[in-house]
Amino acid sequence: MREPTYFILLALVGEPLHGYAIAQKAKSLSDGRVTLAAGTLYGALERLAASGEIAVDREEAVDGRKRRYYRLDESGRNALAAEAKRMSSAARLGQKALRNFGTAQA
Amino acid sequence: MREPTYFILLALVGEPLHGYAIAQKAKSLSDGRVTLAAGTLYGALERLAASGEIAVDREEAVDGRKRRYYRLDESGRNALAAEAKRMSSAARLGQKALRNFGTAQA
DNA sequence: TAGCTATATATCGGGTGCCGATGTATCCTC
DNA sequence: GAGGATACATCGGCACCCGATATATAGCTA
Repeated sequence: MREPTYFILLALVGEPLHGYAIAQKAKSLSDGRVTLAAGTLYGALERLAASGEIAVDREEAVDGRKRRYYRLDESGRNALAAEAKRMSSAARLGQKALRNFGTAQA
Repeated sequence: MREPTYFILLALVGEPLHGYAIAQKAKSLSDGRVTLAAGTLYGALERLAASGEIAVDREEAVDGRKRRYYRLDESGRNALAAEAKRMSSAARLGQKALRNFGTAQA
């Protein structure tokens, strides 16, 4: 799983959100580091919905702008958990290796 | 950075290795989870060498089979460290979110 | 000796997912 | 009325991965 996809799932933990709000939440969660480009966002939402990680929760129209809310499904929650575990483990390996073979300077 | 690339850099921390040995080390480091396909491996080695993350250390011929050893360069070491940090942080966010909004039962 | 596995590298075609650009539409502010 | 924020959709191109295929040596075994 790539980072944009991960942050989409992450943003949906706890509450259903519409696409644009997902992008904003991803940005705030990541301290501004992760910007979901429009093509990435809507493409990923469609893909994730088709494969059952997320589902359309409801649609609204606010001030003439339609909003499509997505919710995290069980499958998506599991995928997020698995990915978090995978990254955590990989990160530990990297940090340990870099520690053990650090640039030795006294 | 994708997982295969990450594990290639990781495998090279501490000692130069040739392509095939990198694939074996990636597999053992990841407890068998990460298998570097040939196309991935040699493609990535070429790419990483071209962009300065790794460099050809030396070439040997053992039993008629040639081996090309790669070493991790400073840039690759930094990239690995940055990636480990990124993954660690993303993993923490995911685990925290899943904890806070866990499937409430009891 | 023929076949399989392991070692070792190279290349090609296809697929996935990301991204920037572009388009549509509404609303608010200056 | 121009620009920016909100909101979604689509398209082309790119990066990277992956399986398949190829080449070559060596060891084991049936």
